[in-house]
Amino acid sequence: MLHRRPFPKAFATAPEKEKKPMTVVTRFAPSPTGFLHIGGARTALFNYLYARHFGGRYLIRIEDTDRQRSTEEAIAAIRDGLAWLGLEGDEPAIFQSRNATRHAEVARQLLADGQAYRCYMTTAELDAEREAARAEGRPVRIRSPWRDADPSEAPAGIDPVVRIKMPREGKTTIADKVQGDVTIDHEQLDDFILLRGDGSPTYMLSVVVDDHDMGITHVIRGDDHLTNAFRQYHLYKLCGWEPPVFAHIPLIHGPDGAKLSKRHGALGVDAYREMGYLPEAVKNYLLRLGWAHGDDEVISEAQAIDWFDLPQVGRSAARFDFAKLENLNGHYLREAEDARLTNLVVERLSRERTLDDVATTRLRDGMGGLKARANTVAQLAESAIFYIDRPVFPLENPKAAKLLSGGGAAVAREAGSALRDLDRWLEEDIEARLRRFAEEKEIGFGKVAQPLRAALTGSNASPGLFEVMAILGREETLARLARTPDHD
RNA sequence: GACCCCUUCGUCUAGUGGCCUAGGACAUCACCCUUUCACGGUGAAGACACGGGUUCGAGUCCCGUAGGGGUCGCCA
Repeated sequence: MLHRRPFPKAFATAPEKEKKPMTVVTRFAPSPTGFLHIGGARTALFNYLYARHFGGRYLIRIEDTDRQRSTEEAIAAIRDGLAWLGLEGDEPAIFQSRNATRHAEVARQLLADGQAYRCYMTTAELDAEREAARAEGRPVRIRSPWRDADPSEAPAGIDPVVRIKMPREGKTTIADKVQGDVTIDHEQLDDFILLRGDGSPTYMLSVVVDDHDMGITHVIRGDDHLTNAFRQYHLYKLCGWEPPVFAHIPLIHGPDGAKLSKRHGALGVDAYREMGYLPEAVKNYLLRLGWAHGDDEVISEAQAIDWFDLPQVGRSAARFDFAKLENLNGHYLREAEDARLTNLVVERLSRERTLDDVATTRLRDGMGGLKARANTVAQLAESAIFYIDRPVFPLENPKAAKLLSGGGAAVAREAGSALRDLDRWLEEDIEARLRRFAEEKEIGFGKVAQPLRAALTGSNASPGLFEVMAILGREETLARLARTPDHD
């Protein structure tokens, strides 16, 4: 049996004995009608963090009661997304559709108890009712005549839906952990449908029954569900159950301030992965969207678990900002292990070419210099290509091409010759020889370095020259320099 | 339209009546570092939506206005 307590934090430090401490149980409940989008990922994150913070459990429930729109591909996409982010549930995911029988049972019990009724209204009647309400400026709520009608008057030939009897007088206040106290007049509540004409349970019924059966103590979800909370609250009450603590977090908006929806550029987490973002960066970014811990920006998962709580969650929607995500990603990229990054880069570059051992070794050796200059794995892979493929002349990069014009290519070739008799192919020796070369030619070192960079990497920007040469090796370096053609 | 929610620099936010001449981060600009590009460092510019109250004192509390968002399905 689970007991609710008003201040979860109180038992986090409370002695474990006497009274069973309430164990926090949260859930992330996506509907498999599409990919796991970024807003869903944040909801999952918050549920995960909250459960971890209080040493509770975090569960996943797939809301697949809409058999029409739910697909296997979507389920797989959501699983993949959660796995990538490290936000899988503590127990195997529960499929809501499998509990349909149980949901219907609850509805029938409500019917038996007189808390629900069969409604025979036709769609035409429903439409007329709604239209009239809207025209009169009163709340658009269905007032079914069947609520108080004698069941014996039921027309034949119509499969009735089962509606709940919501209170009509008074008001209800929900103490939302994020939104604060929210009060709504019962006039605004309608007798929503529990069971469809075909006897199948609706979402509103299923969530409540499942949340209850799963022992969910805290429902943390997008604030688009705020008004649903009131309907669900009363359903709990009518069932004789204790409602959970609700926390409705603001939605994420796109850069233009509009709701981030599937048709307005909302991307699945797989898209972020493909763009080259690291899961830890995405999580850190999402965490800071609507939540803060003083001036902290870079927050490890351990710190997040330690610090996260609902009262600090802001109440206004935040816009998604790729620039900040990218900056944060750059930070995590620089912190990431070279071996991990090498695997990520190899995976990407392998799509277009075959990499041999020499190539992967160069990538791993050069990763330190490479990752200091990239913000995404995509940029990292792009910038690493020169370690594998020789530049194609004439260079397409105009800035690099310019470095090889006006005698630049000749300088590169000469420098290559000067390097030929080096005893040891080490960074320091290469540097010493090259600096001497510049002195002998009586030109600034930059005049030597830049053409060399262009000849070797095909670009005007790259990791340190000596590092590049050392990793490329004597043979490859000299070969690249010797074949550098003049540009103009 | 009805109801509910929201409103601090361009963006994410700190701020819970005096510590705020409003702080940090990203982005922008300048300079420094430097073989390039990044990183890093220094600095600049940049916000309490508006109007009334309450108070000795308001970004912080109350009311209104404006703007934004959400919900109003036999979808979830």
